[in-house]
Amino acid sequence: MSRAAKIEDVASRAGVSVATVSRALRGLPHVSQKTREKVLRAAEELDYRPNPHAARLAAGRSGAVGVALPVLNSWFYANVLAGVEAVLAEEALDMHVVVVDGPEAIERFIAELPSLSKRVDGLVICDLHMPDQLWEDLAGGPIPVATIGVETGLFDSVTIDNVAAAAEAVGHLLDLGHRRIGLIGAGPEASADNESAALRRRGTIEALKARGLELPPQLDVAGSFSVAGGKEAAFEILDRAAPTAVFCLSDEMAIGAMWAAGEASLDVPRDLAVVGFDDQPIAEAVGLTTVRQPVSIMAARAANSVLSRLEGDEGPVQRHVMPTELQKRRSTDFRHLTHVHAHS
Amino acid sequence: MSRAAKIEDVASRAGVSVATVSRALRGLPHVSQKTREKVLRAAEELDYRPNPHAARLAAGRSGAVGVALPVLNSWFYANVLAGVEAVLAEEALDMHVVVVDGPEAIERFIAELPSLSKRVDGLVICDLHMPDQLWEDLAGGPIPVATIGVETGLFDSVTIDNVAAAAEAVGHLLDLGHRRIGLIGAGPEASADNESAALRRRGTIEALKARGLELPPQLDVAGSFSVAGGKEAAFEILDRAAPTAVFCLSDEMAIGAMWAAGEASLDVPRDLAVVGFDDQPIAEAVGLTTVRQPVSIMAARAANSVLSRLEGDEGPVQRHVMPTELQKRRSTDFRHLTHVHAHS
DNA sequence: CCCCCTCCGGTAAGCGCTTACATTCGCCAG
DNA sequence: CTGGCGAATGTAAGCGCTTACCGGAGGGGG
Repeated sequence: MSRAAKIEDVASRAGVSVATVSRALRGLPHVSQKTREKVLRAAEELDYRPNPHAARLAAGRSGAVGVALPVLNSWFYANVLAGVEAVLAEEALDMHVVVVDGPEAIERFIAELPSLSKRVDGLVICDLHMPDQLWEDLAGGPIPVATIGVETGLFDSVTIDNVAAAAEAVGHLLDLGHRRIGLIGAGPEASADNESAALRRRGTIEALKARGLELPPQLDVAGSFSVAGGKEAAFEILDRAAPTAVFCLSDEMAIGAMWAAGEASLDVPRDLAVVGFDDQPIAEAVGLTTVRQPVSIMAARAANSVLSRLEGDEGPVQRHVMPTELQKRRSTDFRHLTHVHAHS
Repeated sequence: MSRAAKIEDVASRAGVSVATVSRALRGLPHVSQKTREKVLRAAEELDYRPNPHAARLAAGRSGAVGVALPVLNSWFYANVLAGVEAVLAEEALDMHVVVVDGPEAIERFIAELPSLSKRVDGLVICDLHMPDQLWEDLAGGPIPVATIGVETGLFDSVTIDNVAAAAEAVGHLLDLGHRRIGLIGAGPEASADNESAALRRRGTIEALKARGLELPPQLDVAGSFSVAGGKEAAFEILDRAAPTAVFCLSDEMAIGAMWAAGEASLDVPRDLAVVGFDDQPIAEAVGLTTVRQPVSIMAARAANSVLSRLEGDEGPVQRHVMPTELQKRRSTDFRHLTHVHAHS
C-alpha cells in the first residue's frame, strides 16, 4: 500500500494546481466544468481522501459537531443521541460524544470547553446544568450551541413544558380519585442538577394544589433515574406513606416502582397506580401510563438548529417547546379502582 | 475576548522556544524541572489550549477513537457505547460515533473507511458484517481495530459463546418440559447480516437436536430487534405453531412477546414461557428469564484492546470470549402455576 | 586542564490543506 | 485590432503544532 495520495498528487495528475483541486473537490465556483471533471477523475483514480486535520487546521472548521449528555445508557439519552446522529449523518458531519456525568465531570467539561470548541464546529448540549456565567462564556465563544432540556435564553433550545406535562399526569391520577400520590425522581432538593425534574415536581405540586392538596415530604422522594432507583424509591415511599399512586419521572423508574409493588404484593393499578415519563416502547408493552415526549424529534430539531447556525443563520434565539401527551394505559386503569376508591 | 493563545505566545511568555513548550506541556523528556514549571505557569496564565487539529496534523495522531455500531437506541448498543466511552474518557480520548445501519450505510462506511482512518487513531467495531476482503484491507490499514460480536481472526475481538448461550437457554426450556419452542429474532436466513443471531439459532438447533427435536420453519421467525418486532413475531409464531415457549434474541423482543401473549390472553409462563437475551435491568423487573451478557465490560475490553495497540502492543491477536449466564426468572417458572409471586 | 559524553534547549522544516492575491486567458465592445 | 473585464487558474503564505537535528553547557575521567 503506497502512502496515501495528497492533494498535490491529485493536482499533478490532473495537470492543475492544488488550489484548483481544492476548489474543484469542494464544489466551489471559479472552476470550469471541464477542469472539475478532470480533477474528479484524478482524485478517483488515486483514491484520494483529504486529510481532515489539515483541512480543519487551514479552514478553521472541524466538520464535527459535539453532543454533550449526562449518560448514554438510558432510553432517553440513547434516543437523543440517535436523533442527533441521524441529522449529522445526513450532512456527513462527525459526531463527537461527550458524557458529562456528575459534578467532577461537569468541572472537567467546563475546563475543556475552550478546547472542545476548537475540535467541534457546533455543540448540542442536553440537560446540563452549570452557572449562568459559563453559559454566557459559551455564548461568547466561537461555536453555535443548541440545548435540549435546558433553557438559557442564550441559545436555541428545545424543551417540553415539564410543568404542564407533570400536571396532566398528576391530574389524571387525581381524576381517578387518588389523593395520596407519590412523586419519584425529584425530591425536595431537585433543581440543583436536574431542572426537568424540578419543573415536573412543580407541575405535580401545582396540580395537587389546584385540588387543595399538598405534596408531603414523605411522598416526595429523589432516586436515580433507573429501574433500580425507581424500585428503591418506591419501597421507601410505600413504606413511609402508603400512597395509592406514584408518578415516576422516567419509565425506567416507573417499571422499577411496578416491580417494587409486585414484591410488596400490591396489585398495579388496584393497590398502586403508576405513571411514568417518556413513553419508551416498553411502556406500552407493560401497560404503563406515561407522558410521551418526542425524544428523537427533539434531538433532531436541536441538531438542525446547530446546523442552520453553522450555515450562517443569525436570526433570534429560537425556543422550541415540543408537545407531550399523556398515554393512559393499564397501570392507571380506573376500572380497577372503582370499587376501592369510589367515595374517597 | 482576545484571540486564543498559541504555542508561540506561551513560548515567548515563558522565555523559551516553542519546541520546549511543546515538550514541557506533553511531559516529554529533555526539559528541566525548572523550565517545565515556567512553561506550565505561562500556559496557565494565558489559558493556552493546544489546537488539536494542528497537533494532529503535525503528529499524525488524532486523539480520537471511533466506535461503529448498527444502532444507538437499543439497550445493548447504548451500553456498548457507554462502556467504550468510559475507558476513552479515562484516557482523555475523543469518541467518534459512527452508526452503520442497513446495507447502504455499510456501503458508505466502507467507502469512507480510508477517510475515517485518518480522523481516528483506532476503531471499535460492533456487530458489523462485511466481506472478508474489506476486513483484510482494514487490517492492512494504519489504525488498530477491535471488534465486538464478530470474530475475524484479524483483530482483537470480544464475543460471547452465542451457540452455548442459546443452547443453555433452550436447554432450560427443554428441561421444563417444553417441546414446541419458538425462536424469535433469527429466522432461516440469518447470518447474512447478523452473525450473533445465526449463532444463537445454531445453538438453539443443537440443543433441540440433542433431545431429538427439530426447529420447524414455523417456529423459526426473524423480526426486528425491538419491542414491536418481538410482538409481531410472537403473534406470527403463536398463530402458526402454538408454541409453549419462545426464545427471543433480545430482551426487547422478549418483552414484545410477553405483550403479545397478554393480548392473546395467554398467561406467561403458564401458557407461554418466554426467554430473552441480554439481561437489561428491565428484564429482572418484569421477571423475564434471560441470558445475561456483560455488555459494558465487553465494550470496555474492546476499547482497552484498541488502547493497548495504540500504545504499541504488538502481541498476537486476542480473542476474548466473555461468560454468559442464564438468569432464571418468573417468565419460565413452572412454579408460577401455583404461586403467583413466588419470586425473590 | 582538556576532551568527550550527556542533557537541555533552540532552529527550522515540515504536516496537508485553504485562500487571499496575482496572473492568465478568452472574449467582446470600441 | 486592441484595451478592458470577468472568469479561470496559479502562487504562495499561512493554519498551529511536532520533531529531527544541531549547538551549547556542565561534569567527570585521563
